Amino acid sequence: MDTVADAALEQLLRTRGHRVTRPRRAVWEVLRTARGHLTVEQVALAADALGHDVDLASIYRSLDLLEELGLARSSRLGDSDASRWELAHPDEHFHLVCTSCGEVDHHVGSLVAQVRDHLDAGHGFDVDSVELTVTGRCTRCRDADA
Amino acid sequence: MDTVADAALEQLLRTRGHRVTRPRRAVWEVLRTARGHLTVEQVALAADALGHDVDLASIYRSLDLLEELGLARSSRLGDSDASRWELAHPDEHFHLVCTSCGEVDHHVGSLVAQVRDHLDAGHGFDVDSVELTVTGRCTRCRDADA
DNA sequence: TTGATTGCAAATGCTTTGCAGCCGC
DNA sequence: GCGGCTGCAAAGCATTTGCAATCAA
Repeated sequence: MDTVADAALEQLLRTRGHRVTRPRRAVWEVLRTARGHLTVEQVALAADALGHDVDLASIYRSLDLLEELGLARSSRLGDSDASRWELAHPDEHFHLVCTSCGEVDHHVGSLVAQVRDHLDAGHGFDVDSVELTVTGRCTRCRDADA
Repeated sequence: MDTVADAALEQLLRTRGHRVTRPRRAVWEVLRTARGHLTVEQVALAADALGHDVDLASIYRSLDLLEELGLARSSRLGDSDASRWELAHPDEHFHLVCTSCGEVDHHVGSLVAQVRDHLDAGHGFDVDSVELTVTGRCTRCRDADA
């Protein structure tokens, strides 16, 4: 329960002309607490566990809003067809998706920045975001096999 | 109509114990003819235009099979929720998705290979595939604005 | 002939939407 | 009190699946 971050959320919402509501607080709290990549359903369960009973539709709407505000980020990882959500990290990173256990890790590196620079430099493409996803087997699963 | 490629498909199918059927030929022909990133529905329309009336379910099944054989590749590009399919290119490349016109370009470069090497080298992650997607505005759309 | 494969239609699962009532401001 | 938001239920869409008929081998 980070009251500072909560205050920041509230202020940002108001500044942009949105209201501070229970579902929005709840989703924000979940995203901050349970870090990692959550499906919408997992967000709902987590919110429930925190004592907030929020409708799925409202969670979708809140997540979209947080994304619009630049606070959250969605991606389609692995082979699942459900979107996964995480906090919008300021640092560039990419995703490592394990095909065995489904685990998703962050990997911070300069590679994403390199791509950005490369394109900015001479290719005339106005880069908005770079999504780098690597699938394969994580160390743990590989060891488990051997 | 590349008869050589057709023959290759037929042989590969038989080698793997699959049958050579009308839907599979049709989907393969579409993927080879209309290059680019096609949704399943676009594949269906293209097949229709080529004189093959194939059911959507069969197209899904054929595409899955072609992917399993390493001949096709699917990806979730842009914000759309429909998968897009393309031929499995032997060369490493990444995707440039324009948020204005929706155009998807290939961009060949060594960056994808770099990621692979980087991870193979010291991070213990057994890389299977690397998916690098860049969203932003293409040259044409940017010029149109100015 | 024989069983893999197709076409059709129904089902599934994620996500969106319409709308009446509620609540932040 | 006003108007944005929520909750609920129904609708939308991409994709999958069950099954009888079909067709490649």
